[in-house]
Amino acid sequence: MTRSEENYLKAIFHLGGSSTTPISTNAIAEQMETKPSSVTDMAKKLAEKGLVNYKKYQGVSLTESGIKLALSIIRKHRLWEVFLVEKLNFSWDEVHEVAEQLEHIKSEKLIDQLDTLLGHPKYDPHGDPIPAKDGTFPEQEKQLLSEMLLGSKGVCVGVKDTSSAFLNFLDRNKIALGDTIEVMEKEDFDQSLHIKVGNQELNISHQIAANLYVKIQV
Amino acid sequence: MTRSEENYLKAIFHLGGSSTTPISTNAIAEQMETKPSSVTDMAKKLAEKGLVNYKKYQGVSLTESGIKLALSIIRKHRLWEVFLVEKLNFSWDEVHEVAEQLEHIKSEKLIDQLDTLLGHPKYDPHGDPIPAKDGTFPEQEKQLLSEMLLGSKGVCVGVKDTSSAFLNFLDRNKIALGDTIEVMEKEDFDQSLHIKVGNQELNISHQIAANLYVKIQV
DNA sequence: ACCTATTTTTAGTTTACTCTAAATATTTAT
DNA sequence: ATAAATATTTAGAGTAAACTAAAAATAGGT
Repeated sequence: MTRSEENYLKAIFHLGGSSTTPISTNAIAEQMETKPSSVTDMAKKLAEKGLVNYKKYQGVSLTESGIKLALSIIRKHRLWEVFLVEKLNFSWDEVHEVAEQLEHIKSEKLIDQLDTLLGHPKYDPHGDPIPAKDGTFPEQEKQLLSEMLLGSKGVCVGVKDTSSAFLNFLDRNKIALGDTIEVMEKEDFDQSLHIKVGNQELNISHQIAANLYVKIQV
Repeated sequence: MTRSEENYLKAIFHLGGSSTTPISTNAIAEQMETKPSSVTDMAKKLAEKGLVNYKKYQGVSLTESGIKLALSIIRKHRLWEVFLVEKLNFSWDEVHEVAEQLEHIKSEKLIDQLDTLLGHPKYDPHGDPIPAKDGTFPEQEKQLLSEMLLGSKGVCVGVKDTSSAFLNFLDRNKIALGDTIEVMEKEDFDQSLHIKVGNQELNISHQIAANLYVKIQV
């Protein structure tokens, strides 16, 4: 597996290519910041290796083994992110770029021991679940804050957007994973929300609410 | 800097290319397990970038900036080795291959924080000194065990050969860095040594003694 | 159903790195 | 000093990954 092949598998997975619905060449190109013609080349190569299903003009989806590999790369990426935050004092908006490099290091022992050092974490710093070694991928029940009903309460469990701009906004406004959020008011005009986070109240725009995942309290 | 360029700089440094004596194309090719013609190509490329001095048929030596870069790569390699041994329970014969990959990760913060996490170690698991961030390279006074005088005592501070075969031999014979070694007898016939390590006595061949570094007790 | 717009693929190039084989320079031995 | 051996460079070619531009297939709108 070359680094490039690994990145394609990861991109296809993130675009939903693990289901039977195939992903379009264009979509992959955009995600990878490359050109569609390059995607076609790689699609053929990965199909040769039995990692994707590919038929001309029909898009690409991952095979069983493609999914396995994609998950193992995502596992590495997210474990490294936890390491960077927990052990090396990175903030959650700094980890992505470095984890993109670290995820390609080849050593089974390395990742097993890292997992142990970190205490077998279930989620990365952005609240995304970490695939288990055996390929189990524990998707969590969650919904966007923007979809919460008036008056309902939830725990903040993840972010959709992981840009520095957004993550810094959350830091500045003292909104962190694990915080309890209650929807106090919903503004019809611009869909902004008045929320209570811990014992602090504030207004947030729809765009913010549409990028924060919460788990509803039952 | 590509990965390949970094590997060439490191190899040239290890062959002594930081002094004015240039290193031959063949020597570099052997060290890198590649062909002399590939070395010539890279020598031209690195010379273009001002990282090596190169004249046709005259060999290669590192420039100031080449040395700086080589040291920064060696620093990363050795810090990662310490990390693998101290934090991830690797044994000293397992670290090299993984560190070869990790040394190419690009992030200044990563390596600074790693250094801090490890408590600013001065030596790697094989006793080799770790270059400081500012480029200082604290070469330690040391000599080969095979060169020690009869009856003299020293502390084991490093290994020359870092192959698994050799490192495992040391583990099996309970010889570790930091142990005090005394030369009890020198055999003229085959230059083997009878030594005392801690309170254990054993015979070692010349080949073993010629791959163990000691620091003489004054 | 047909024409147009969009998407996807093909064909041909480029860059970085490597190799083999042949040519050239240097070193060594007599 | 010169021939033989060795070391080094050049030339040409291969591979992986990317790109551009042109061709081909698909999808949408009427």
